[in-house]
Amino acid sequence: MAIGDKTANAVTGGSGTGVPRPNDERYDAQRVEMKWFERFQQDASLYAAERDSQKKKYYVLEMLPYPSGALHMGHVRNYSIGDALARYMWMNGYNVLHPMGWDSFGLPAENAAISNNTPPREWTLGNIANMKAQMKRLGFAYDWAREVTTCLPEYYRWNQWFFLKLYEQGLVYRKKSKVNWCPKCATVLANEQVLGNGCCWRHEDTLVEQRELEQWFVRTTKYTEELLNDLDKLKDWPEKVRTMQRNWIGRSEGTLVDFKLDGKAGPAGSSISVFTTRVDTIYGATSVQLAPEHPLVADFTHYNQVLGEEVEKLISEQRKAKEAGDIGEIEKHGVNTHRFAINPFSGEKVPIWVANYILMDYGTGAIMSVPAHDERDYEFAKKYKLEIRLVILPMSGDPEETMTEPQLPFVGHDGMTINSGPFSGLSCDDAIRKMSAYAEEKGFGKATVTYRLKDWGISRQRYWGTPIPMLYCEKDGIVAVPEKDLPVILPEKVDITLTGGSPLGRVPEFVNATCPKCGGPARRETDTMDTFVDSSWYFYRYTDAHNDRAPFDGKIAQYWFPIDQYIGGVEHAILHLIYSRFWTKFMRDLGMIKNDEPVERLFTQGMVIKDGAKMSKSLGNIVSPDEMVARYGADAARLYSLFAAPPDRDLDWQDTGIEGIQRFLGRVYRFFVRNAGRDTGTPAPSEMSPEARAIQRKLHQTIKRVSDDFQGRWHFNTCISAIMELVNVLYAAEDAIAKKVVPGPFLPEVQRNLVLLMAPFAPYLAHELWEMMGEKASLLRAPWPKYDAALAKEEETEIPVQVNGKLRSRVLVPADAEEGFVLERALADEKIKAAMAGKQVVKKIYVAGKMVNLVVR
RNA sequence: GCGAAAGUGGCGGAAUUGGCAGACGCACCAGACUUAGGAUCUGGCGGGUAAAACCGUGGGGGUUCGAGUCCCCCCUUUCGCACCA
Repeated sequence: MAIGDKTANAVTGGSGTGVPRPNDERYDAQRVEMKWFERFQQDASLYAAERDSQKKKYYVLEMLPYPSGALHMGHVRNYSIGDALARYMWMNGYNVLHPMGWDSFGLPAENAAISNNTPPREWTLGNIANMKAQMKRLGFAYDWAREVTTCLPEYYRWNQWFFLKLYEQGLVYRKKSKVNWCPKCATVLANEQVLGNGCCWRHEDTLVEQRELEQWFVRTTKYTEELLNDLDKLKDWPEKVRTMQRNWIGRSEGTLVDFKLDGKAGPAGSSISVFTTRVDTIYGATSVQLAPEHPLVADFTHYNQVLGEEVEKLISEQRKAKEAGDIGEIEKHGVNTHRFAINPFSGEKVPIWVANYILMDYGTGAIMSVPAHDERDYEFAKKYKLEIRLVILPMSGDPEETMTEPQLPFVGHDGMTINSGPFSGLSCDDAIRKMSAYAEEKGFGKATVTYRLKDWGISRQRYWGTPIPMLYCEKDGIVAVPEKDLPVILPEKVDITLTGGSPLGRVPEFVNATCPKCGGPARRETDTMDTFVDSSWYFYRYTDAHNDRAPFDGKIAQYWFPIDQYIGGVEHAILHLIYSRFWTKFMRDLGMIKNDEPVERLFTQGMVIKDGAKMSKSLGNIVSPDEMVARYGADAARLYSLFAAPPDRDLDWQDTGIEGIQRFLGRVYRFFVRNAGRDTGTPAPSEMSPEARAIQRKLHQTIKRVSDDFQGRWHFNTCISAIMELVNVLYAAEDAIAKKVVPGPFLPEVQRNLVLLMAPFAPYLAHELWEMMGEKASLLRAPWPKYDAALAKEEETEIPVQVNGKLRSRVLVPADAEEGFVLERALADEKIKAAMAGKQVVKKIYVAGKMVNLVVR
C-alpha cells in the first residue's frame, strides 16, 4: 500500500492550529484482524514450543476451561494475561510452552443430554469446537498441536492407568462410610467440593446430604505433612492461597487422653478418648463432653428414654446449625448423663455430659471441659453451674506481675501450672510435653496430631467421566483391569437420568465382563472418577501430548517442569491446586518425575463484574466476548480487559471503557498511516531537537515501565497507560514531525519500538503496523526493546517548593543541579519570597530531584 | 469471633521507597474542522473563590519539615476460616 502517496498532501495538520488532519484512514479492526487471523491459521508452527531446544524454557499456563458452550469475559481476561506473558517471553528469547485444553468431563454435559436430548460427547465436542474458534479469533497464541481433551480415550486411559498405579501402591482403597451427597448432582462429592455453608460447589443453594455408601478413596493423607510443609517452598504463590491450603489441611498438635468410665457408667475397662491441645490444663477439667452422635451416647440412652429424647434434640439442633452454616453461633445446650469418667491424671471422678456444640467429625468427638481456660467451656460451665477451677496462672514478662489473678477464662499459653499435682509449677509448654510423655508411659494417652484433610473420595455415580478400571468377581472379589486391557471405554449409548444410581449400571454390555483372574463372570465398576482427577495431571500431558505408551515421557516433563507461571481464578485455591500437588508427589514417588511441586509461580486473577455484581444470566449483566469482538475487535477486548483494572483485582466492566480503547487503537493506527515510511533525511543524534529528545525520553521511560511490570507486579493497566502517554507525546509532536524538526530515521525507530511494546497486548494491530513499517521478520520473535537509562533521563526537572510543608511554587532546574543551586533558585522565587515575608528560615530541606521544603518562623 | 485485602473525583483507576494527590481512560463542557458528526483534533474538568486564601484520599487521634503511604483507635465492604477442642 502506497501510504506515503496517499497521505503526502494530508500531513499538513498541526496541533492547536485548527488545521484539519485526515480521518479517512479509520482503523477497520475487523478487516485487519481477519487478514491476520487467516495468516495465523496457515502457519500451525507459529506458536509451537520447540523440542530439544538450547534456549531457556518458559512454561506459561492458564487454567483449562470447562467447555460449557462459549467463553465468558473471565476467560478472556485470564487468557489475555497469559497470552501477553507468553508473547513477552517469546520476545525475550525463551522457548515458550503455552498450551490449551479442555476439562471436558462433567455433569453439565449430562444435564444437556437430558434437556436437549443431545449425547454428552456430541454436546461437549461441539462446545469445544466453538470455544476453540473463539480463542483463535481472540488471537491467543496456543500450541494447538498439544491440545488435551480429557473426555477422549487417548487421555482418560491414563487416568485409568494412574488409578491402577494408585491401587498397586495402596493409595486407592474402597471403604464404606458417610459421604457427601448432592441431590441435584445425584452423586457423591469430595469434602473439598462442599462449601463452607454445607452446600454443593456447583449448586450453591443446595444442601449436601450425608449418605452411607461404599466408595473409592484416594489416600491423599499419605502426603498430608508434605503438602503442608512444602507450602513454605511456594514463595511465589499468593499468601492467601497458601493460607487457605494450610487451613484446609488443618494440622493440630495435641494429646489423646483416655478417661476410664466409672464403674456403673459402662462395661469394665471401657473409656472415652478425648483430644486436647491443652493437656496442661487437665487438672482443671471438671467434666467430659461428648458429641451427641458419639457411639457411647447410644449405650447411655439405651435404657433411658428421657435422656434419649434430650440427645435427639441436641442432634437436631446441631444438624440445623450445620445446615444453616452457623454451627459457630449455635446456642450451647447440653445434658448431664449422670455418669462419670475418671481423670487419669488426678484420679478425680468427673461428670459426663452430651453437648450440641461437640462435633463427631473432629478429633475423637469427645473433649475434656476446662472452664477456667477455654471460652466455650467457660460459657457452658456458667450456664450449667459446673465447677470452674483455675490451674494456670498468667505470667507476664515482668516477674513482679506474675501470679496475678487472671480474668477468666484465661486461655493464654504464657502461664504456669498450679493445682496440678506433681505437674504444678511448670510453664504451659513444659507441662504439655511432660504430661504427654507421662500419659504415654502410663498407657492412657499420647501426643498426637490431627488433621482436617481427609482422603479424597473419587467415586461419582455419574456417566460422563472416566470409568474406574475395576471389576467385581464373585470368586476373586475386587480385581483390577489389567493394564493391557486399557482403556475401559465409556460406552456411548447410555440412558441418562439423575435418578436410580450410576447410568453405566443400566448398560449390560458394559457391566458384564470377564474376570481376568478366573475367567468367570465379573461385574464392572459403574461409578466414574471425579473430574478433578483429570485436571490433577493434565499439564504434564501437554509436554508430550501424543504419547501412546505412557501418560508422558519423564525426560520431556523434566525439561518443562515446574510450570513457571500458572494463572487462574482463586476459586481453585483448594480443590484443583491441592489435588494436583498431591498428584505430583505421587508421580514423583513412582519415579515418573523429579519435581516436588507442579507450579513455581501462581497468579490468581480477579473476577469480571458488571454493575457491582458477578456476571450472571439471572442478573442479565452478561457481556459476550463474541459481541465485543464483533463490535470492537479482539485487540480492543483483550486490551480493555487488561487496562480496566490491575489483573489481581476485580474488574468492573464498562461498555464505554472499551470504546476508549477502540479510539486508542485507531489513534495509533492513524499515526502510522500518516507517518509510516517517512524518511526525512539524515539523523542528527548529537543535535537532536527538543521535540525529538522529548519523544526519545518518553519512549525509553515507557520501555522501562512496561518491562519492569512484566518482571514485577504485572500492573498491565499502568503499562497500557504508559503506552498511551507515549502516543500522546507523538501526537503533540506531530507539528514538529511535519516540519522535519524530528529527524528520520529516528522516528521510524520510535515507531518500531512502539509496535514491539504493543505486541503482547494487541497482537493484531501490532502485526499490521509491523508489516506497514516494512518489517519482514516475525514480530512474535522480535527482540524486546532495551531500556537506556541515559536516554530516559530528564534534562530539566521542575522542583516543587514548599514553605512549612505547603506547596507555594515550583522552580525549573537542570536535572543534575546541586543542592545549593536549587535552594538558591527556590529562595529567589517571587512566590516563595511572598510566602516567607517577614519570617526567618529555620531549616532548608532538599530531597534530591524531588522537593524543597523551607521551614520558617 | 479470628485472619487477610480493600476504602482516593460523577465512574474505572494512578501515585512501586514518607516527598507536586487525582497519571491514563470513561463521562461531561468548550472550541476547531464540517452539509453533518455518535468521526477526528485541541483545550478544560476534585470542592471552593471574581481571583486568591482555604478544604480535600472512610472517620478520629498521633509521629514528621512533610502522611493516601508509618503508628494507635473506630467504621464500612469483600474474601477466607470458625464452638477445630
